[in-house]
Amino acid sequence: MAQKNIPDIVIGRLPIYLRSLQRMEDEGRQVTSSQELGERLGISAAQIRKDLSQFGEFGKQGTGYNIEFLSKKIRDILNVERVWEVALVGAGDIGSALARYNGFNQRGFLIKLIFDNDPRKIGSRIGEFTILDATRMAAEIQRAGVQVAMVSVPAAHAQGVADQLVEAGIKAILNYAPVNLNVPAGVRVQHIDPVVHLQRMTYYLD
Amino acid sequence: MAQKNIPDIVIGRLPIYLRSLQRMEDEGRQVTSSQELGERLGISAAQIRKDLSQFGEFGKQGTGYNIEFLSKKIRDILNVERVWEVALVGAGDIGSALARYNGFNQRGFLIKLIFDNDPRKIGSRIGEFTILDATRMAAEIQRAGVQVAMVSVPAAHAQGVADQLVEAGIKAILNYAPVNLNVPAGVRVQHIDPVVHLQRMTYYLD
DNA sequence: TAGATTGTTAATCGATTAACAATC
DNA sequence: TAGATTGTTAATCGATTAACAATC
Repeated sequence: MAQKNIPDIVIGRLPIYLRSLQRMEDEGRQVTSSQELGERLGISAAQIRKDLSQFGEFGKQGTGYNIEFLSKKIRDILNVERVWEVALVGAGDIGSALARYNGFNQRGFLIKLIFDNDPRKIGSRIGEFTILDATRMAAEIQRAGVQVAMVSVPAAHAQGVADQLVEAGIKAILNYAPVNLNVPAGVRVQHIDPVVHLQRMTYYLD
Repeated sequence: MAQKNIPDIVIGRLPIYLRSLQRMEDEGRQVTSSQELGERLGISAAQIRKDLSQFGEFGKQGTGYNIEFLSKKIRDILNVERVWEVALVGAGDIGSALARYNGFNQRGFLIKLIFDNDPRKIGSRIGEFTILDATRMAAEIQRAGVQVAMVSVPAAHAQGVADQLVEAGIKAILNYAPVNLNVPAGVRVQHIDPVVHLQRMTYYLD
């Protein structure tokens, strides 16, 4: 559903809107407004309406947005009205926590393959999955047709792993290694480095 | 060192620059340029120079930037030339992984207190730390004078925990719960939700 | 109807980039 | 010196906000 040229910064806000809408649904709410959503999220009402208007007209003057309807629309836009299978590379502390995290299944991401290069880990299990030998990574990913990967290997190995993933056809990488990954155009990367987030806040502290 | 009014978006890039510089140091490099740094990070050289110029003149025409010197300057700016003690709330899978993650100590963040509200966990240990009773959270945080916290509790409890943390004097919260936190002005919040990052990428996939 | 809220336009605001003199 | 790269200015580009007609 990637129509016109929507700014990436708008795409980046949609999952935030979605998460908040789903929470409202859980609370049993039926209707919300750009103002209420904005207050919850610390975003201006005008911005929310502008963002949504890029994709269509989802609200009703005078009443606002039907939560279930808008939620569904945003899931359509984001392409998450389906299950995405995910490959996880690196079964250390972070990788293991990711493998056990229920939030992925609940929200449409299914970890399908887990790799590590440590002989002591290969063959052992995390939950229902057997840790596979990283040397078989490209082959297994291609065979399964997985497009999304998470990387939780040491920084020194991350770029090499990313190169292999790209080679194997991965199109989206969520990188937990504290290093910038360079990938070709057409492959998306998102970085999660808690220290970067912390350092961004300490600037304001004394 | 929070001088003029530096845009927060600039502050947000500094930890990225710093991480890359520290990697170059590890590689034994002495000097870099805005161009090289930009290529590594996918940021324009002009932007990097502009960002840095907000804080002073750190380079030399014709040669570029001394890596060790610039690295030190950025750490000064970000206020990370010191160790920040951190309180961790929630000792589930994510919290436990965070508690064991070495990257924090290595980069100046020391987890000092760990809390949970599960009687089966209270008193048990993660590494060198004993999990404390969450009912003592405010008191212990105040006593220790900790200003930074990480929250890895279920979504339903996160806002309540945040309120208590603010009450206890916490000024910066790194939130792993998949919910937006509302805090008063003067308290900083950063959110890490892997699903949000994944959903931001699936928009571009088919 | 009166009140509320949308979708959209135009104005404002802020961030990025291009270009270049200064100079190492 | 010639070549390279900074710091900075001005121009461009893009994002946010304010305002309001439309209408539920």
